[in-house]
Amino acid sequence: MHGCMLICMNTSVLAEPPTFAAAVPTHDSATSQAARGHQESTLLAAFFQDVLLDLSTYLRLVVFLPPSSVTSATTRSQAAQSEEEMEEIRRGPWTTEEDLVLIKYVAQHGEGRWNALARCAGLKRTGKSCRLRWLNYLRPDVRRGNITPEEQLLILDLHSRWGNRWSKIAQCLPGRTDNEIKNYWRTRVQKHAKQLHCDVNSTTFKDAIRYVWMPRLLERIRAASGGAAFSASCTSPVATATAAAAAAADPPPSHPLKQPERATLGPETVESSLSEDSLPTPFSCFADCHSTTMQGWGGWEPDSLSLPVCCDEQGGWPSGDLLSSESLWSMEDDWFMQHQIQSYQPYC
DNA sequence: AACCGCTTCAACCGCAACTGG
DNA sequence: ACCAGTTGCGGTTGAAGCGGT
Repeated sequence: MHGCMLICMNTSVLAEPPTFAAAVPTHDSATSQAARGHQESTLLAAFFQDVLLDLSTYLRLVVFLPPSSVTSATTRSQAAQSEEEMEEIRRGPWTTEEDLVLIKYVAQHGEGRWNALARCAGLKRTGKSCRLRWLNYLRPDVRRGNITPEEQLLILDLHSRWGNRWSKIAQCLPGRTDNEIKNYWRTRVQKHAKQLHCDVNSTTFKDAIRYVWMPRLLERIRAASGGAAFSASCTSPVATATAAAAAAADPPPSHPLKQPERATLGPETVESSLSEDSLPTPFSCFADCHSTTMQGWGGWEPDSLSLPVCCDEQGGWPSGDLLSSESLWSMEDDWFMQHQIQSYQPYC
């Protein structure tokens, strides 16, 4: 959305160049504004509507000098030029002006050849930096905002299959970047592991995700969309396609619970009874989510542990506040996981 | 108001894979 | 086959924001 707005705005600017009659803030003020961090779309709007571009900037951004003229410094020796470039390379937050230059250039010339792009567009950035800025922030289809429960579920599921293959996981979440997913994992998921005094890669924590977190996400999704609506969403083209693509593109590795580390757990543990077939993906769960219970989720065996907090007395789903929390994690969950951790102490 | 600690996330870094000459 | 340049990926960092004191 944000990215779209950027492009739309840029396009409108192309169609209707801003007037320069009004007195305008200096470049410094525009730059400092941008340096505040995340340039919201409103800031960019302000950039064009209220803020101003002096004529030379306008020419560069809107009329856009062809690359050949931008790189007219061919008279300089290559060595001197590269030396100069080394000195001029900018780092740190991107300014609105830089963003616009990049957007404009990509709109005209397409993505790729980032080093050349950086040079030709007159950006004092490395090609790497340009690529990153474009892919993670400026790309029209980049999606911003909170990670939805559906996306969380998918991330948790795909991470259990592929590990830290952020780029690969991101391909299954349209509009989300690998960086965003990686940050989500580190800030949210790892935080919970820390709270539980458990390594994020430990099987115990993975179980927590599988048996507590993911079912709760499923329930939250169901609660949010209602039964019928949820069933419909379960079979949405995106969900189906991404799940199918994920499965087809690269079959999941041998199930984590069946990996060597898991084999050491012994037959008395909960997951020892699990088979690969009994571990559905969230999407396969969607289909029969109405009848899903903890017992149905991945072959849960309540006898192995005390009643999971995510079940009510009838073995059903919890309701109300417990599921409404942003983190889907509660003190009860902590208690539950601590209980599990005690059981698994040697393995955590 | 000032400070502090924590969280978030954009951006950077290093390395590996890829590509073209 | 080799090499240099480029691209992509995952890990890490640090600035900004925010809430608590």
